[in-house]
Amino acid sequence: MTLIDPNLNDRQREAVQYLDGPALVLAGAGSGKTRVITQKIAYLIQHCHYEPRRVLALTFTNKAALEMRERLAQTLSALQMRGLFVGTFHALGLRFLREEGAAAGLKQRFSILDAHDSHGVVQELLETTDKGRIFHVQQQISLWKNALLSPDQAAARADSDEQQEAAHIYRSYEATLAAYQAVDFDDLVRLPAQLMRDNPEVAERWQQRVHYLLVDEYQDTNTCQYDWVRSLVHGRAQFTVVGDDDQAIYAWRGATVENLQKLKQDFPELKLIKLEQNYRSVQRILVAANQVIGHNPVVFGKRLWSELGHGEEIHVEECAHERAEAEWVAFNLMQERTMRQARWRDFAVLYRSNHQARILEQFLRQFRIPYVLTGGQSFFSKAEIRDILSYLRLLANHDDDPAFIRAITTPKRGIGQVSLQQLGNFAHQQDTSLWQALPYYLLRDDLPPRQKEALQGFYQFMQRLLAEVDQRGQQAADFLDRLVGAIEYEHYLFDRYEERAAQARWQNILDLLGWLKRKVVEDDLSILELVQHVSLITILERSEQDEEPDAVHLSTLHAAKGLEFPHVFLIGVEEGLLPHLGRDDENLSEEAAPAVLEQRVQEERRLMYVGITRAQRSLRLSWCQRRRRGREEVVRERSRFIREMSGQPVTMAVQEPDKTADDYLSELKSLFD
DNA sequence: GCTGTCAAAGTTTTT
DNA sequence: CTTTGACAGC
Repeated sequence: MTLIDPNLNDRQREAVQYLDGPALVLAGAGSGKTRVITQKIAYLIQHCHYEPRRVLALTFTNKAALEMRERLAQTLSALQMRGLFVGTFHALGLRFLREEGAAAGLKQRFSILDAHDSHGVVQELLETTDKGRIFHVQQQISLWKNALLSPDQAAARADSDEQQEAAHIYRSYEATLAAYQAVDFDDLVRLPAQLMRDNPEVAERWQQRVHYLLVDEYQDTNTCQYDWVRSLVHGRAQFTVVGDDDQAIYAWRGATVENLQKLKQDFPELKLIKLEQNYRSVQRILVAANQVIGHNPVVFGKRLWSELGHGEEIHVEECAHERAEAEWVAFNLMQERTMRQARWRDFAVLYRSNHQARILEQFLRQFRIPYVLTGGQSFFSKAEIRDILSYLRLLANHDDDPAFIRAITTPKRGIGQVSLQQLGNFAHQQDTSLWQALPYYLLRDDLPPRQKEALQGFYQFMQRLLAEVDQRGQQAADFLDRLVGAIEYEHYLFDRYEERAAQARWQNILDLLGWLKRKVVEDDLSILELVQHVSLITILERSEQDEEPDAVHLSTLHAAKGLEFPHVFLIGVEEGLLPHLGRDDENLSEEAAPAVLEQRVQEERRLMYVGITRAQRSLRLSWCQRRRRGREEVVRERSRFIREMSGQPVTMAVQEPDKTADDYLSELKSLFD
């Protein structure tokens, strides 16, 4: 039996070994949080002989779950990990609903609608194409769900006409999803929480099952997630949550830091353990981080310190515009890598929003710097992936109308808006789904021959697929190839897009097929058994056993949480971008405005804090005097966060104007002469 | 009635 | 750059 890692410090060891009751570990950035969780899991299983299947560890991202599993695999044997759950709230929710879904009126093979699909549903219900409005209502519904509010409760609280309308849409939205036999992402957590709350039998079953619960990034839980956690640990109260209030960056998703205080109220015996020693960054970076976060109101009061020495000064570069900024990053990456004799992977470029990656990519390519993008558009929201998945979803769940519509119209097979509209009306009259209605619709004798033929063709095609879809293992893999071949998807892509774009999309399809096929063969599953999982898993898992390539990391600040890099570039540190301020046209209501604004700035400040604390040894910030925003170019100011962190030496540099990529390159060449 | 072409517009962050 | 909307052609 392995002993506790002797490298743990006293606080960490205490956090690992404390089992007398519930524990809250306040873990500052870089204080060995993941280590504590994984060590504690190992401790529970190896030392305290917990059955692995009785231990659950919840994370927010697949990436975090994956990393945790990898680390555990270094300590635990395959047998010791068997049955252990390490995954996201949503993945556990899916597992839960597959077992208990009937109690919520869900059949076994319900569909999971992604953000795209729910957008479509809301659009239909709102009968508008106003994207802003759709987006807003969608977000409102999501917030209500995450706060565990029913449509009725939402309507009761709605304090404006717009909110009233949103609450109304919420009700129809729920009815629509029920008709589709579908849940959205929020439901994956909300329904389990509600089922456990309303159904003592179900609650009992899961409480018996969970003997120890661990929650990572606890500060990012929303009301619904907390409610579920509380139900799961009810009675036993054996759990450890790990979090850092200074890194709470998901308020916009309904997360509430108050869950930290609530925990203390609900579990008065809660043990609080603070981890303040940082093992990641040099002192100067920590000072900067502490300075910035010091401008937020103190909740728990942590002070990070490290023994890693002072480190070099933090550099702030003032750039003319975003092209210049990207050039500066690219040039510096080349220079720094050479001078420090570092690898590409030692560098990360972090930014507030995804679109900033575009221009960076251009310049990195130009300088021939290898890079990997994390975050950004998820693999599973790419059009081509959704196309193929829509067939699988429809095969698994015939009531999944969004999947039906996508499948029948992609690739084009002579069925367009009008045919669909007519079929839709018919299905609506019959109060059934499109797929179920289709054979009866085909019996009508007033159909235009072409339409009838096209619909019939699709129906028969799907029927043939249906006959084979139960196959597992290698046969399931072959089935996938046949499906993609039969709809001539490759041809469709190359027909529709330019060579390069089509190539990239086809590659995505090949990746998807590769992943699916490996999964069905390895675990001897049928496609049907896999579909639900697919939309929850990021393609990260694909590279599970692939070597991490030596490449610069490009990431949004949100996606960078939990990661660390020797050298970090944090770009676009400007007022309006970081902190990002909501658009002016937003209906900031009267007296609430200043308070709301302050809340937002505080969250942005935490985001800045997260960014700074990713850096181990060096940190470089940049901001632009001007930046393109849609059509026009706007003048920008240096972020207040730069001012806030500069109680210490900071190098401020102003970029030479009108320097071009060529200038940089020749400058670079001269370095080697 | 369906599909392809052209022009315009554009979410901050993610499961 | 990519996706969506309007319009004309088949």
